[in-house]
Amino acid sequence: MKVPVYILGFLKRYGPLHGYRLKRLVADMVSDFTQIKLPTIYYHLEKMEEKGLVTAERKQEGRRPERSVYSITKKGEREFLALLRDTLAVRYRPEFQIDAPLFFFDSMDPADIVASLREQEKHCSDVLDHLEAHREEVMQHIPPEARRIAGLMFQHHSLHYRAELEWLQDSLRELDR
Amino acid sequence: MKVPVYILGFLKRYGPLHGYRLKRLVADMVSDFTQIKLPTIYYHLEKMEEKGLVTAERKQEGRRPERSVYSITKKGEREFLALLRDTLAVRYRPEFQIDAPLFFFDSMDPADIVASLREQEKHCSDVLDHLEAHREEVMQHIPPEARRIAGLMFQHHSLHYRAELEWLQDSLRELDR
DNA sequence: GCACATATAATCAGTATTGAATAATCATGA
DNA sequence: TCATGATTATTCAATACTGATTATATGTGC
Repeated sequence: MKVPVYILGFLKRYGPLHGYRLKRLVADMVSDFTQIKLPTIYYHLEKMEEKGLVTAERKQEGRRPERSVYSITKKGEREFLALLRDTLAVRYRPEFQIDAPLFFFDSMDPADIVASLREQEKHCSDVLDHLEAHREEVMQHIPPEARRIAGLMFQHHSLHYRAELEWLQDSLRELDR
Repeated sequence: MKVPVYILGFLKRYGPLHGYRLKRLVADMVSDFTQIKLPTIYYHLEKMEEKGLVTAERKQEGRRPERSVYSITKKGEREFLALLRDTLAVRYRPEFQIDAPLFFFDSMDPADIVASLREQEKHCSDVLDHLEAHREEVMQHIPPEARRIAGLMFQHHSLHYRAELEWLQDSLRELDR
């Protein structure tokens, strides 16, 4: 799910592009946040062509072998927006990855973004509460000598959820301007 | 890679277990941090049996249909420790997930843990520096009207790396005691 | 006593991802 | 000039993951 969003987003913003070019764009621009392997890109380009989200054109340049250059279609643009919305709306997010929607924020409806961020905000504070409660429950099943250390796992998650919450609040303020 | 660590760890700590029981343990104890689907568990149990990391025994209880109960082998225990080390040592970690090693910290050599956490600490502050520098570079390729918003993506990552750093320092202090 | 939901248990077919292999071109410097 | 390594570009086989399906067992209210 993550991969198609990126491909469609890059094709929309910088397209038309061929597979290898796409991979380099991803590497140059979002490699801090996500990794996408070349075969994965080719795989999805093919799938998306079948679905009519992109069209391929065989191009010859110089003496180089032919290559397929892809463009996003109208249908692809609609799908892109739908995927962005879905990605941003996901609830269970223990990896804290919302990089694609952030990267393509400008393609989204600001009202949708704000609504979604507020939901995430609610969700995060719920998780923080739940984490405290669940922690005790889980600890009972962990051998006593491992408990002190296992506690670090909950600590780890708490700190990240707090960071997420902080970011959501910053972003909502920023979007308000 | 994540899944086998959990399976081996649970078999070591609570085993012998059958597939469904494993899935429930994962759901009860680490569902805040990771999700593992049933078919994935069955898939890996089979793979790991082939590799000799676990042994299966068909068991009949009451009128219930037979089911395979798995135990960890000596080889499996060695593999478990190796996997824990590898997982903790991973450098590129944009998801901030180190839940398995944390959960099974008590199985690891404290010296290894400290060494690895110190490495992570170094890595995190490197990333924070790099993020600042890379940010400007990336921004040049982003359409001006999208920049303010795309900046939130870097902000998001910075905050999480700072949270990670904070946790690493807390943990090193805690392990020192 | 029996309908209906939920829990237990496993499998399968379809989808996604990765490591490895292939092959051509380009840059370089000895 | 020509060998060597890096870059460009794609494909394939193997591996991993998921949604959907199947099937039995157990508990619950009526």
